[in-house]
Amino acid sequence: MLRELAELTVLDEQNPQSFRVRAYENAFSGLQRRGDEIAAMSRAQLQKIDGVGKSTADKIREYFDTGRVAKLEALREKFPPALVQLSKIPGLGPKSLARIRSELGVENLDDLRRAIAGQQLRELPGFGAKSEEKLAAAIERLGLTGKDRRTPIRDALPLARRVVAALEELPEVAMARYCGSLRRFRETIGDIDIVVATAEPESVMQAFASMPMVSDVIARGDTKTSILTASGLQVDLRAVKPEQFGAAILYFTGSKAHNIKLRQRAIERGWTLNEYGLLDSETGRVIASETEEEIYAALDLQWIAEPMRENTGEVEHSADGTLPELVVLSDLNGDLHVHTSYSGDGRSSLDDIVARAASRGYAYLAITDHGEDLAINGVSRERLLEQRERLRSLQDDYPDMRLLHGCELNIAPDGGLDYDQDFRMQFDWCVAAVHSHFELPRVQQTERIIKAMQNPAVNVIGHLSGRYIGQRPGIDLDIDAVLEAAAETGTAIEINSALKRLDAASDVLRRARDSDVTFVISTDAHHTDELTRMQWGTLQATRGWVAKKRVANTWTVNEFLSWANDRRAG
DNA sequence: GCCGTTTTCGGCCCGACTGTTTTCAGTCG
Repeated sequence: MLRELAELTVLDEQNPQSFRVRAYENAFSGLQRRGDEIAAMSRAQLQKIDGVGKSTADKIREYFDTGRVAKLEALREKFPPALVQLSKIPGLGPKSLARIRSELGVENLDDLRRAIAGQQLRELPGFGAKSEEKLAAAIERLGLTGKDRRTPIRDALPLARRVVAALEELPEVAMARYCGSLRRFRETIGDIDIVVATAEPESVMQAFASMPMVSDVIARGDTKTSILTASGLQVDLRAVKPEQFGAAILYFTGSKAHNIKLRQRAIERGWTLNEYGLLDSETGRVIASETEEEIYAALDLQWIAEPMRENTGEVEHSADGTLPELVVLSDLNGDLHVHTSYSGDGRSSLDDIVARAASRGYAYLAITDHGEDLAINGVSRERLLEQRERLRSLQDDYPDMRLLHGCELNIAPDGGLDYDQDFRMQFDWCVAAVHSHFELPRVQQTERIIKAMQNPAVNVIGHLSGRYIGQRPGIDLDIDAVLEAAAETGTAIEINSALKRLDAASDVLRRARDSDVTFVISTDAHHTDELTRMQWGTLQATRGWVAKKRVANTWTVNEFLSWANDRRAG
């Protein structure tokens, strides 16, 4: 309701910077931060929430009491869906939209197409032939690049890494880094923002605009260039001087709400913060600009990890020194969800996987090929026993890494698992996960997961929802009930590092913050190269505010084995 | 629409690029 109010109020006030719009957004973010049930709250209780005042509190009550909000209904009347759709066209803002509506009677996409075809737009003040052309082009690629379009991180991250690597190879580039929602590790991103540090911005802009992935240059200035790839993904490049790099990546990483919070702190201190630095408002003297760390420190803040910069309380916790101690890649002592070619879908041999894990310096490794119930990819008892033999003999070659023989069990629709309990209990470690029946209703899905958790052979629930980001929604779960059962049974919840999964989702992880749930960060690797995915799992954990001490595979081998065996001993 | 030990009115984050202007409005991030 608040989001729609914000969206329609932009159109109504014809101003993206409308303070009322910002107030709606602030109220929304205040509610998100609370994360608890607001339906039953009184008007007075609602007003205690950050960003919620008298008027918004009234609207929230109106929404829950009557199911509708008069102000919203009025705005919907004024701005029907076809018109809202027009507002999604890149380059067409609220003021232009209002003008073509009142002057040309444009109410929908077809009207707009006709007005452009009839060259009517260029007759309006403030418009010209060029703006007509740009609008026509924007409509053409609307399906590809609409303002709401988001790209799964799995597609965006590899592209961003390639572009950054190419930029770093330019002799005039001192540093290059992708920022924006990608650096914050959101699961989908709108566009890719890249910042370079250079003394020669023009030649960098030139090189960037002529890179092979560029299909269209949208904007090209001295220090900023925006391009579209063939798939319609927008990439923005900004150049700053090397000594401004920290301020620039801080600025372009956002989030917008996080930046505003930081700027308010700057203003309180008589300073301003922009992409070039933290500056004294009076004299323009640079307080800090070279690194993010210096800027946070100058604002009396602990450095804040990128995935947490969403203005969901991280600035306050940073100021109080109460941010959780987070997991970094080097904290991880083992990988506990790894496949080999024994599974139908595994692409590296057991020996290769073990060798590569050892080269990462792990103190423990669990091999967890698929249980027999998984069609095609599942492994028979006989083959698993054979694998166990082989693994036991490999142990002698790796005195510094404890090799665990495990299995990824399938959770059946009724919560049942592969094999029988005797066989299951012979594994050192079991992951249990959903691989089918994604459409069951919430009650059944929740029971299914909880039943698997209650089985003492199960150490951890793998990829909790089973989602593929941007492709397949996860199963419908009562998350609070699942987290409660996880804490009660001592079953861990996996943080799956595969970019297409990142499962459990960060909001689920965040929701477990005040519970006793244990987590495990795993790669679910099906190939030796995928063991490096661990870096993504740690970012996912950070985004979910997961404290290091609750991640079991940061523990020493003895701590870890003692915990894992306790669970299986009941 | 919200907010407040500089408070109940007057602020609210800041800058690049484009196209249409002839100094700036609109859009975007």
